[in-house]
This record gives sequence, C-alpha cells and structure tokens, in this order.
Amino acid sequence: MPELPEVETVRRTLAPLVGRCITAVDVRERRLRRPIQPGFAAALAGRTITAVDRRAKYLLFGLSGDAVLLAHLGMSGSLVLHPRGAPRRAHDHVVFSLSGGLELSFHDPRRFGMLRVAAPDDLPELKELGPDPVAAPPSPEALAAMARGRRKPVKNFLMDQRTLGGIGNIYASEILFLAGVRPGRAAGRLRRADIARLLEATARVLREAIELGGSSISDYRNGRGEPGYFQLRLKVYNRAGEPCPSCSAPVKRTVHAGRSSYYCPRCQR
DNA sequence: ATATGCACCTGTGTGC
DNA sequence: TGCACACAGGTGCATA
Repeated sequence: MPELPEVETVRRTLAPLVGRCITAVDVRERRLRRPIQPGFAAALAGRTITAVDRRAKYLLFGLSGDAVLLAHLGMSGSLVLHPRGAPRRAHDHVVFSLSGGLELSFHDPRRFGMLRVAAPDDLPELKELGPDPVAAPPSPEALAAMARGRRKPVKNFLMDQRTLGGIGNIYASEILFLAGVRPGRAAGRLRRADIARLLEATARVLREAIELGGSSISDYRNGRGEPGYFQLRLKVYNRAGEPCPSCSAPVKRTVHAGRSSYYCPRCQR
C-alpha cells in the first residue's frame, strides 16, 4: 500500500505527536514478518516523542533518551491515531498509549510491516537507501551513473530502494508514463534526455501525490484515518484496456520481476 | 555483481 | 452459495 507519498502523508499527520509521552505499549501480535523484538514495549514506555521523520518508506520516531522507533508499513500497514479506549479492530497488532488521552494503533492485515526500537546509530535498514527523490533528488549525471551498465528494466531500477528511496509499484508506472519511457527499457540504455525526463516526472508525480494525501486504492489511511485522493489522478496504474488519457490507445499490462506494470504502447518508447 | 523467483501473510474479486 | 485461483501499495533471501 504505502509508497513515499503515503508514508510522507502519514508522517505529516503524525507530526503533532512531538512532545507526547508513550505511557504504555500493548503488543497484541508479535508475529510480523520480522517478529517484534523481545522487550519492545519496555524499551518504549516512558519515552517522549521528539521528532517524526521519514527516510524512503520508513518512518522514524525520535525518542527521548537517545532512541528511535523505526516503522515500515509494508503492503497493508497503517498507523492511526484515535481516542483512548476506542474499540480494537482485527489486525491492530500494537497499540501505543500516549499522554493526553490518545492511542496510536499499528494495523497491518498482511503483517509485512515492521516495528523496531533502536539506538540512532544502529539503523542498518537505512544504510543502502538511495537519495530521497523529493527532498534531495540526484542530478541527471548522478542518476545516469547509477544506471550505467544496468540491464534490468528501468521500472525495477526506479523501484530499487538503492536507486531512489521511496518509489513503489504504483508510482513507478505513473512516473514512466509521464516521462514517456517504456517500463521494460534496460536502465543502462536510457539516453540522457530520458534520464532528465524521468527525474522531472518523478518530482512532479510524487509532489502532486503528496499534495493529494497519497493514493487510497483499497484501504490506505493517513494518521487521522482519512483516505488520500491521488488514485483519482492515476493515468495508467491498474487501467489495462482503458484508453490512454493522452492518445486513447489501450493501456497495456505486463509483468516485470513479478510486479504488474502499466503503460501506453504509443506514448511510451 | 546482477537479476529474478519465491516466500512471507490476509483479503478481495472473478469465474466456474 | 461455495470453491479455486489470481492478485494486491514491499522486502529479503535463495538461486541462476
């Protein structure tokens, strides 16, 4: 579910938590894809949230006493605020009690998400992440250097978190459509002009998606439980057979590395 | 080193 | 209605 625009929207809706104290943590299900560590709740109780940051698709909650709560929403995860005592839903795996009568629920039906407490200098998950395409986009030269010699499809190159941190399956198709580049093109065979258009398209698509609060395809919600609206602006994702909004040719679906790709066979070369 | 396949899960939609 | 199957926003490990 969540790619950069969704995670950034969650970050913004949870930013007001800065200054609140985590008074208790109820771990109702530890069996996430990576099991919740022993001592997770005890390591958090009593700490105050000092920052809410994002790196690629990771959320980082800065905590008093030199600790970080690292969170990833996987495919189906959400973090939603609600008043204390609100009914638990199925798949509410962790409930954080906060000062001021609030609770924050980590809800994740597929359990691909991740929660971990760590010291700020112990975050190996973030080591290999590429530059943030919104906050610190690379120059065309730098992206071209990363693509040099690579034979993997440009769509998978964009989705590789070591290239740019935060692009997933939906936005990869949308970016390639806007840039006029076919998803199956080998990354290393892109021309300089293709690279430049890709970077422009990436910035435009992600910025607009953030403005609209991300895409709610089925059940994505921000930290206040509200949906996003960028799904209404998706041009090709999940639109196989529908007319291309630019030239009316039918949108095609293919598979790259096991993930669906959507593109216009006329507009994208 | 690089690219792909599959596993990890539950829920939903489709076709029979 | 029930059932089987495909597919879904991600990542990490095994395998060529």
